[in-house]
Amino acid sequence: MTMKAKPDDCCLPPAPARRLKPEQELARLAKAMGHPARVRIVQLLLRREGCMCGDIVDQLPLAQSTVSQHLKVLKEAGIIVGQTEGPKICYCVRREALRRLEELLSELA
Amino acid sequence: MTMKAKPDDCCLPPAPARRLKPEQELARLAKAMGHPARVRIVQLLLRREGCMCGDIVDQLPLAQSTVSQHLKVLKEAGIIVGQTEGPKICYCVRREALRRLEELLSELA
DNA sequence: GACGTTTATCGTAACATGACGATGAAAGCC
DNA sequence: GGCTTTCATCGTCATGTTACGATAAACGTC
Repeated sequence: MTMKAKPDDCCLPPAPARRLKPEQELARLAKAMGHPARVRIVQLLLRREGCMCGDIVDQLPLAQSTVSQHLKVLKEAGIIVGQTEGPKICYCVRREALRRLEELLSELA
Repeated sequence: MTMKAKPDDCCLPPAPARRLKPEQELARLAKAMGHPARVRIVQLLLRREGCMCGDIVDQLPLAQSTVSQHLKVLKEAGIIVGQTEGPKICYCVRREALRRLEELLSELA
């Protein structure tokens, strides 16, 4: 039913995605940023205008379930991580992931 | 095959400049780069390993019609432009579009 | 005009995405 | 225990994406 162990650390592991060829890594990151709502979410999190799902829902014209799905996409791409804080979850951006995307783009040529 | 490889002035026309909000512009560019095949295409074009659709088809495990569709996506996002050269079309990357994407990413924070 | 070359488009099928409301699960508080 | 808050997940529907083969369009050459 419930999760067995829960290491109470937040910003450890990037994502399940590892050891990808550069073009796959780039595509994966770019795809996650390839929706306006997700770009807005990343913006909001970076600007620290709240970090919970509910905060984001308040600032986007989307249902809570939809926002949650977008958060999942960003999480699976390693762009954000979520730290459980009681009943709520504080999301934050892994700036290194964004920098990695920039790096991959600049290395393209 | 022919490999004329003379794309010295194939990057003339600017893209369909659109007035998008930054998050939309970012999402649009990122989405276009959000597929491994399209990343490979951009790589190939940047490295000047041929510039025609046929050249790309030879280097990807995809049908010609599929490659053509990917080229269309990249073109509509303003990432590449195609210059007609007789019966063939020489595609090349608008490096400014990639730089723009980098810029938008770095401005996110 | 007929031919070969190159690319785009059409039609189609399988699958993925984005959106919603409703429900479920986890944590803290009374 | 019961309640509230917060978020994830489920079911569903509409739409978009990706892939293919087949066909059409544009161009230069003969």
